[in-house]
Amino acid sequence: MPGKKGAGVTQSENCGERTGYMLEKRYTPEDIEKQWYDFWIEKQYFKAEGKSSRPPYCIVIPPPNITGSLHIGHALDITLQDIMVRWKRMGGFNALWLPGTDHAGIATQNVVEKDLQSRGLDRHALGREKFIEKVWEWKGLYGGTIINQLKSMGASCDWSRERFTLDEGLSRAVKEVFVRLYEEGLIYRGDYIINWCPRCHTALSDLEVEHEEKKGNLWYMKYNFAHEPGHVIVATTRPETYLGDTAVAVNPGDERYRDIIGKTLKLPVLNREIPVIADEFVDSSFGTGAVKVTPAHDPNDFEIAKRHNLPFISIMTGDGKMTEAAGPYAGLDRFECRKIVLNDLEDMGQLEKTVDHNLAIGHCYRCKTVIEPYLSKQWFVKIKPLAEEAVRLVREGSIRIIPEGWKNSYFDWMENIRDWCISRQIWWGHRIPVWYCQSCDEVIVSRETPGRCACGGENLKQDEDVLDTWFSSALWPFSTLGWPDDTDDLKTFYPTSVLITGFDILFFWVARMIMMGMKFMGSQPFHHVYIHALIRDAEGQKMSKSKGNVVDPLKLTGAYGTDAVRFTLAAYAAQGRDIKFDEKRVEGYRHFLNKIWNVARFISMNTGDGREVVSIRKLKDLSIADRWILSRLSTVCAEINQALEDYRFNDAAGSLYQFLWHELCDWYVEMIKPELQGGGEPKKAALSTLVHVFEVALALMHPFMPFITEEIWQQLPAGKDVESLCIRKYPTPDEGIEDPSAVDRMTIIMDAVTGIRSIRGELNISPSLELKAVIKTFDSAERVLNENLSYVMKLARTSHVEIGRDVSVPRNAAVAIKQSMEIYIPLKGLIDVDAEVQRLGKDYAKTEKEILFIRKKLANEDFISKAPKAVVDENKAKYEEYRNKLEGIQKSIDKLKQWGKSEE
RNA sequence: GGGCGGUUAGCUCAGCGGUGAGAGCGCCUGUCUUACACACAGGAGGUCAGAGGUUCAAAUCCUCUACUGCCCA
Repeated sequence: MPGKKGAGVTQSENCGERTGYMLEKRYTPEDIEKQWYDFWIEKQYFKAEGKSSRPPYCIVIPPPNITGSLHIGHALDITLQDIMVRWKRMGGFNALWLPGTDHAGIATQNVVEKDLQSRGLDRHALGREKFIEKVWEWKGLYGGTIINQLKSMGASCDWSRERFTLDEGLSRAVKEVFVRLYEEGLIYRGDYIINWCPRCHTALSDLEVEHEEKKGNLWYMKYNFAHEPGHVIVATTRPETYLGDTAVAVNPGDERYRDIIGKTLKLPVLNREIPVIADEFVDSSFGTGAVKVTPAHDPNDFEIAKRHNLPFISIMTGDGKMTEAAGPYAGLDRFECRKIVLNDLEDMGQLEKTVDHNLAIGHCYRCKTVIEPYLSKQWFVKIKPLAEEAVRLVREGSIRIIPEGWKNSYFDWMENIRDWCISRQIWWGHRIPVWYCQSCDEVIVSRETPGRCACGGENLKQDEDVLDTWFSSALWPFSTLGWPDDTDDLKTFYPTSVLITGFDILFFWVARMIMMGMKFMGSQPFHHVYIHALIRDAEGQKMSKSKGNVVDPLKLTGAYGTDAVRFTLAAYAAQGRDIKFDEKRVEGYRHFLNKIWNVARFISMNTGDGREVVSIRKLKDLSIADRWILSRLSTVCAEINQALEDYRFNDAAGSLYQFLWHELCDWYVEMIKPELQGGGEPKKAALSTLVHVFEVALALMHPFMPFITEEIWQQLPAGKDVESLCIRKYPTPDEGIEDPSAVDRMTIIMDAVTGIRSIRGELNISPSLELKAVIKTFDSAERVLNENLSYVMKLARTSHVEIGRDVSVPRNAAVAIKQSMEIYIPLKGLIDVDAEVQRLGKDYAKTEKEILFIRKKLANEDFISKAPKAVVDENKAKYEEYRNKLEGIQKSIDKLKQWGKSEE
């Protein structure tokens, strides 16, 4: 692209004689973005080196689901990662942002199944192999969607290293991990109560169940004694499960029930006899203090049953229908069954009462179906030993979580962690590398497909289940870098630098990566974890498709440009708070882009062929304006670097905005216009400084807004020693020049200008009317203002300014009092004395309030003796300052009143 | 029930012990001052949720209250 002009450039129609090009009046992002992205890719700027002398910097992307499409949360995630990576890349690091996608087992299988359904097919008719082929086909067609969307956001990923959780290398890693954990006894198989989704037809881990508080009922059911009169009342939220009851339990310390322990009850309808048992677990305060025990359908009951050797009766199938064990209810849907059971119990007089009761109901996080606690044979990871290490890393600070508040959640979860159910009864995923010998019941766990069993049997059957998708995601930081091979990438980039993600997957993913990284790499997977906020809509509601309040980032980037969206997200990304997203804010930053664009236009209009632009180091005579802006530049460079170092994206964005718009454009450019319109050395100095500062500012902004900055930068006449802003050195304070004295003097100039402007504005005097001003100065202000009179005259639109310690104060003048000066604007005939007195009165009251406040403080002996001396001195100085100011205001008011009288 | 956070200008949010409380948007006034009206200049608007406490000093730290959000059970 260098050599040819960007799309935002056209030959000027108005300046026929000029040979140069003019930027168009408005910035039009859509033409530019793709071209520059392609250019960057073509030049391979985003490609990291496996071996390098430069220090490494690495971020692995939180792999989006292949079924996904870009939502605003991704956009935020991507933007923040890209800012960090571009910043570090420009900072001289061997920067790798490793991209990829996640096979999202359940979600993807659901999508493809739906697709099949719409064509009258289902996966069982196709068979496992054919179905998986179909999914791969689907992945080929749609799996790249989100990747292309990431690219459109400007993501500077190293696409040559793109990975997929089901690709060959990662599958090898998964098998390796499974086998090693199994061999160490950290993976086991067994019959337990797990969370079962009857719709997805699979087990889920505890994390994959979302609890939702709902109004429900507590039903009190009567169980009659089998061999004597009387009954026991139990309370339950799930009456249909009584069909699977094998006991009623009471707390052994519960006086009310001491006598019935060991007696036999008879279940209604089924007439099965069950014992009353005593177990410490029973909470006497819940319901009646006697609870029904359904070992195959409740995790707590399961534990009780094991302690008491109770039978396990499954009354439900994997589809959520009642089994034969449910007697007359067999075949009914679980919810239908509840209704009928309640009806029957009611009819039989076995239902004592029904009361309101709130309860948290578990739902499948993929399809929102009500979860069923279900007894089945599953694979588990014994996670406690892994968790201990992972807790230590964070506790000792080896891994820093930012913002720190999340550490508590992390510890809380890790310290109460329960074994992880990793088997899923679906087809799309990493098939569990376990084979069962059909001849001898031998279980073979192997990295490779085994040929035969030790017994000689060749009839081996692989486990039907696949692994939880998060099992493979947990290996992401090292599996993507080539593990289990000992690759250069792994040596160079592991541990990675930072992980940037939302808190919603802190447990799902971050915690598990830390455990697995520690276990298999022997060291932590990343140094920092930056947790960003969740984006909500303008009303603070969670965005969801069903609510229809989702913000489509692609619509936003289409309407405002990618850079505007990126900058907005960065500006929103304050630590530790949710983001209530308001499109208005994007619009505001779109205006910022336009501002940048227009100052670029202004520069291009003044640079001509660029011959007058020289290195600022070669300039001898810098003006106060030049010195000031260079000093500010130096400070801003430091601020931005520090803010990024601390992950304070919003502060960095704020500093950039403030500097470029309000300092560079509003003050500096306006100040140097006379020089630019003139010529010679003054013009050369101003123009060169302007170009220099702007060039550095573009570089500072590039990680935030890569497209517009590159587009403009390419057209700058300054001496560029690289061919893209992407690889320009990131600015440091030495690209500016610290000059505190220039900043001080500028403050005086600005005071004079804003003082005059205030009078003009408040008296509604037209900006085109040139004013006369008399400025009575104190301290060094006289010299500073006299030396810089032209600035004051230009910026405040004054034709004549008189400055001095002893100037005579004019009659009929409007007044503004500043710290080192009193400004008088003679306005014969224009002054409304009363209004002016009132105007000054406001300032008087404000100043007086300040004085009172400080006086009270200075009168406090404790303050004088206990506060640091610097603070006390500062307050004393301020006190004097304000007193002088107040005195000035008072004098002005007196004078005004006098004039008012003399005119009468 | 346990834990974490939020409550600052009309709106969205910064600031989180060092002392005149900031920004953007919106609002009001004036201007097309040849980069930009997606602009420029000026201005109004806040007992920093409430109460108590610690401190020389509190929007900022502590306690309680109210409302509100999230996570876990």
